[in-house]
Amino acid sequence: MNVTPESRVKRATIEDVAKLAGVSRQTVSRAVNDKAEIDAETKRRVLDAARSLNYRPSRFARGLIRQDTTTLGLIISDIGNPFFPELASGVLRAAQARDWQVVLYDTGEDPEREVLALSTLAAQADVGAGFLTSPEVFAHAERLGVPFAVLDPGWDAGAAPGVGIDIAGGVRLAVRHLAAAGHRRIGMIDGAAGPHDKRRTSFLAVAEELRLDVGEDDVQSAPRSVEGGAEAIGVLRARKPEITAVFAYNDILAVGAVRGLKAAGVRVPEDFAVVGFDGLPLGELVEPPITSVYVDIRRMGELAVAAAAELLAGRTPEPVVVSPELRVRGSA
Amino acid sequence: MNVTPESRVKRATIEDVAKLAGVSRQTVSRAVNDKAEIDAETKRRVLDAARSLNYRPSRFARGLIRQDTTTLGLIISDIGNPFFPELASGVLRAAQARDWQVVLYDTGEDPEREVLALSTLAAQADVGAGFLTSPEVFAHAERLGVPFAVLDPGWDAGAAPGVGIDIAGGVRLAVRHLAAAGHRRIGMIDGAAGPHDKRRTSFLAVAEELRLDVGEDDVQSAPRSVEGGAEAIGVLRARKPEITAVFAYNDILAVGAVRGLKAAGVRVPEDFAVVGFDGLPLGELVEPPITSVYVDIRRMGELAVAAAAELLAGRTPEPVVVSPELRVRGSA
DNA sequence: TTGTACGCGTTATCAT
DNA sequence: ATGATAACGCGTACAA
Repeated sequence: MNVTPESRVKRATIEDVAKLAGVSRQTVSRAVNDKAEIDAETKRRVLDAARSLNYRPSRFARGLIRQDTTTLGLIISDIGNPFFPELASGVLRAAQARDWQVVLYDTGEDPEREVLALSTLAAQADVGAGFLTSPEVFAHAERLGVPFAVLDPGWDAGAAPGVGIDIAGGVRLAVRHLAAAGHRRIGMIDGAAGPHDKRRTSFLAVAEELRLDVGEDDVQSAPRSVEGGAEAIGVLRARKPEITAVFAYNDILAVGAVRGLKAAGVRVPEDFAVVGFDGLPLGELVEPPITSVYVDIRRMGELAVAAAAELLAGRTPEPVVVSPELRVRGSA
Repeated sequence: MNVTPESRVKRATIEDVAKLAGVSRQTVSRAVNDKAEIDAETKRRVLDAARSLNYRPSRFARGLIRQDTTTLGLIISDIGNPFFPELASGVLRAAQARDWQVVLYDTGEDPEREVLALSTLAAQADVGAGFLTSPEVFAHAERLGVPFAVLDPGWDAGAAPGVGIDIAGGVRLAVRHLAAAGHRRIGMIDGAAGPHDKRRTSFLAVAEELRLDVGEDDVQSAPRSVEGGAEAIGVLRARKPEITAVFAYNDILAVGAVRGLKAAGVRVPEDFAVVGFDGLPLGELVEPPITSVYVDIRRMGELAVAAAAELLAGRTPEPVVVSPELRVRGSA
């Protein structure tokens, strides 16, 4: 007499409805799909039967026949980070325009979960898009045979199809802006998973290029949260009190930095300048608003869907690179 | 080398692989599914064939056989509103725990798009959950026969299964807090779609109960955005300069109100108090931080999935109501 | 207008 | 270890 808690109620099939209505499956099909060649009275009877049995056509059986539903699997790192809803927004819009379904996977930036998500995605979706933490994970996607559009490779994506960001260019804008304001000792709050992140390497490269007084240990890693940013700025200043500006991996960290500075009684931007990356709307709400390297994230989402569509058609998508621009607001 | 012909639109089937590897379909199935009873050499050959044909099993055919994949359709109003990522986070977590897929529909709070989303959802998912703007839209879900867990009915959900919020209780907390601080002339910024929203009606009811100097026209509707809030507070104060506090439909609007007030040179909370609803993390970042009626949104998401699971099992989920609590921060 | 028969791509069962 | 055959639930020529 034991029934498993998770036991799914077995759904009625088209056959059941046919039997109850005293017609053939074909007639049921006609009724539920609103086909023309059917008697009004019969249709009503069939629909009643369907309703009383709580009948819904199986999406699997139906999908088998008409290959017209496309599903995109979207992999993001953390939906709690405002960056990703913004991206999802673009993806959703583009997907809706194409009448695609979007299934969402949140990996928490954990490589293992990414691989897992990729595997389920391969089984449940026609094509994938999103953020992966490393080339190795992307290799897994290739191994599975899922067409996948890589987004924002902080690592070097090489020939991987997808949408890139001109991170080096963006970082250059940020550091140049700080240097132009007279800052020579600049720190960085790094939020990258690995040490080979482009934001980090670009930062160091540009600093060297501009002959700034910046070294490896002026880069402080932090978890990507407001608290992480606040803490990191403290560490940075304790280690090197002479720094007068900081470049943050993203706007969340920048907000945290500003918050940490204010808590320490440091005025922004008068005493200390902060530049973020991403240009999230969020950055405008805080005081002072965050000067940031703006990236059109929604557009990235749309481009990702376009790339996925190409992949699906068996073509190789044109490489696309989104160019950031500097949005000077209050913090630097 | 290994060039995939562009002409091939259709995906390779198990049959194709079988033919190429010179085995039966069954053997291919064994190989790709990692079954035991297969020769290592054969397996390798089959896998090679599969790879070269870019073979991936059809999720439809597979789903037809093993009824073990559950898909939840999540309907949200606007992923650009930080409330919804928060909710999605809870849903995603609970779904992942059950090994469910989550497909996302953003309706932009447009009833027509809600109905549309519901229809697609009915065809693509096993069960739905989310926000619907009206009882009529929910009725459509019932008509379609999709089990659906209704979230946060700002309208009276009656017997509809899902997760409720004790909105009246939350509003009471907010207004009481303002009244206790001596405010008697309180406005409201309404972000509801319709006029019968619980936040609005509760606000008026509590105000009357506390014999405050509040009338129907102290409620100003606004689009749910920061700008909307800023504008609304202006309208409200222009119409009735004596008001000293405002209750906002949600935190976004509250942030907007604060911003509008500051722009007008009004100090918060010294000259004017603002209370929001939702208790988003965002509210802590602005200056002053938003005092708000906190709702455990992620938990709501998890409860929604639980309710959906009940529905799927053919049971009627226990009615659940989430109780908000007041989080006093800086703005009131 | 209605019913019959077959195919969609996969896996399970049973036989070899 | 491998293969033949039968489902799974639905749509659609084709026949009645």
